Amino acid sequence: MDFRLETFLPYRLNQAAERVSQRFAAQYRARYRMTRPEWRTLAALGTYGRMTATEIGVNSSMHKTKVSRAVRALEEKRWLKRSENADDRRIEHLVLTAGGRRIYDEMIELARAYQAELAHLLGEDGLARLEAGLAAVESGLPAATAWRGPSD
Amino acid sequence: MDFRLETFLPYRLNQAAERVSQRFAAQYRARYRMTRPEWRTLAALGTYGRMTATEIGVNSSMHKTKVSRAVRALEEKRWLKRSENADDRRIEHLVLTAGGRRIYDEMIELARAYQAELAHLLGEDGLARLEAGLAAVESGLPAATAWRGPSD
DNA sequence: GTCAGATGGTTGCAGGTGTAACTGTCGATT
DNA sequence: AATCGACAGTTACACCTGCAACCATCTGAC
Repeated sequence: MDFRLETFLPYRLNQAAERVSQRFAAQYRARYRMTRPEWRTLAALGTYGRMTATEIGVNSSMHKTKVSRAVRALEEKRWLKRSENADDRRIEHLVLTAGGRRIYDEMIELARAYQAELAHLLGEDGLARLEAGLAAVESGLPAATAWRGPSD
Repeated sequence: MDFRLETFLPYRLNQAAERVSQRFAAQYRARYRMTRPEWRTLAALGTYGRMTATEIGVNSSMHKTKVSRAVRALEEKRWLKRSENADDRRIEHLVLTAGGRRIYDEMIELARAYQAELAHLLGEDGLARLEAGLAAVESGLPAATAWRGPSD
């Protein structure tokens, strides 16, 4: 029964994800007191401009409660502003404030530097293989939506 | 400033890990009411026999509080037994009970089947590339130990 | 032997998280 | 216009988690 956790794909992937994320996450946590959902929300808004909470969730694969709390946190930091939509009052448009965009720009700089460092650490072909493997996962496995139809 | 989260390695890896883990985690959660740390602890003990909590933590990359709580949970399920060590009374040796081993065997079966299914979904070369990429991460990046010396 | 520091393991606390239930709004059908 | 179901977003609750502090024990230096 030679099963070893260290060769089990879910375990290995989680480990790798943790290793690759850790130092970067430590940065936005320490420098800006941001959580991961907040960073993702900031990144989405910085990249695409005005979005609704639902759009952010789809774009960044986050559950709507995560988005909701991240939006609140960013709002309290004054990095984001809500504005209501007259046509459909269920929706809130979200935009970065000037201050938010400043943080976003700084974060992008950090992200780029980190990505470059990763590329260096992994080596050119290590990186290429990893990206090819990730592409296979992205196209071969269903998105982890935890989705359920309205009446289930 | 064409930064996109979808191309950022930490994000992609986390997404992939979630996709790959999700269905399997759903199984041990639903069938055995186990958390991930419990499954890892069970797997470690099933594979290596008698271990201490610290050894489990090292082997499965878990913080000691996670291990501690997982051990307690498995003990309450009567799947694991502690026994003290006369030479060093700080240490507890942990072993699966007969019942625990039965669950372990079932889980291994599930794990094998799942791994096979993943291999099929990813395709032969998708899998090969992914594993090569993971190997690069494992050898190129420091383990995410969150370690700190005694006085820091 | 004694004491300081290290080590194995547990626990209190302060957060982050998912689930389900909720509010308010919209759209379609009647 | 009244109603029913869908949808955007929020919240209460229970649970998991990390960190720091803790207790007990061991080890080595003296």
